Amino acid sequence: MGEKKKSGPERFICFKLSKVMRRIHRYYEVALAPYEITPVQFYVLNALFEADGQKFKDLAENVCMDGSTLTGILDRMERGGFVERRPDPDDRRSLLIFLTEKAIRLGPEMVESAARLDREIKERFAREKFAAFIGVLDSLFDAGDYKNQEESQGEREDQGICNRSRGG
Amino acid sequence: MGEKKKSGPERFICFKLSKVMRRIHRYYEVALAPYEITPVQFYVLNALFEADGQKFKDLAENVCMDGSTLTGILDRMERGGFVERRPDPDDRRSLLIFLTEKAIRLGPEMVESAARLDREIKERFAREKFAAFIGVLDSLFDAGDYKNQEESQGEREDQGICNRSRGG
DNA sequence: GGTAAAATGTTTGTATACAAACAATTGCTA
DNA sequence: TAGCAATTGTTTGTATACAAACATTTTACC
Repeated sequence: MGEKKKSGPERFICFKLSKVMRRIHRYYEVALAPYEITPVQFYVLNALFEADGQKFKDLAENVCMDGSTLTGILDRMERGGFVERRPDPDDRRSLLIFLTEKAIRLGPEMVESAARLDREIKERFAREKFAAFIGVLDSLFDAGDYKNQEESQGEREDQGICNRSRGG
Repeated sequence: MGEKKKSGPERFICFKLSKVMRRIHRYYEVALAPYEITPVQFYVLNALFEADGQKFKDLAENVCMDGSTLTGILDRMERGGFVERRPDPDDRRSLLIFLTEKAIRLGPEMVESAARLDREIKERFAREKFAAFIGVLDSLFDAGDYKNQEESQGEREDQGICNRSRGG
């Protein structure tokens, strides 16, 4: 144990990250299944709990997701009765995304379920080791984008997370 | 810094994992683009470098991937001229997957590119911190499956990784 | 030795994920 | 103010990812 594989894909960080993510994702799926919501949709819900009625564009930024991906996710969430798209009175290009009564009602339970999973994972490790893990994760999360670094220096105020832009 | 968000999705481990994975994945994409291969296909290649001519089923296990996913990936890799499917002389249900001359020729370069990225990431952190990060990742990677735990105790010899089964 | 059960890889359906092209709207500028 | 550029969200195309259903083949059991 602890021996590195010499030539298989396990030696690459991204491979391991991807597989671990998938496995934990699966846990979330099972825990959230009773609510008929997927983990990704649940993240979107959480972003809306922070600020209901956000603009589509802001929401996409807050969940670090491409707009074209979010479109499909909101379609399914709307079909599931969790959110509602409404026109933005100030800008006819823009949409405002609102939680439904159902989402507001079920939200806290879902959050508790997911938080319980996180606690279970955390408890498997020594406090400091897990803190280091989260520290590296946060640092990589906050790291600069792999492109668009020249022009995004401008007026980013507090995001620092999903610094992606489209203006190519 | 270091302050936890109270209610956004960033507080969930899986969300952070997913976003960090995506970002690193993007780095790999850029680095591997000259070879016209995707990161996932590159992982499959690496598994084949360990053992060329593997059975489809073993390959799927080695890359921790569902068979139905691997089918599509091999389709594209075959189209790209990286691998070849051949019938298994011992079992007409089974397929053997072989690297092409092209894959064998370009492989080492690709590996070097990807390994360089990993080194760059690793160098951003203190040695011990990064080791803790990898340690947690490995531990979660090796952790038991979220289901099929009752029957998979039997004769698993050295895999311990992608312990997924289908026999539900 | 014949039939049911299991194994193998593919197909189909759904859900992410992103880039590029697009239509509609707004902003900028001459 | 007319016209072009930028912004916004959707559509389309491609690539993962997995479950369920499937056809083919092998194994197991009687």
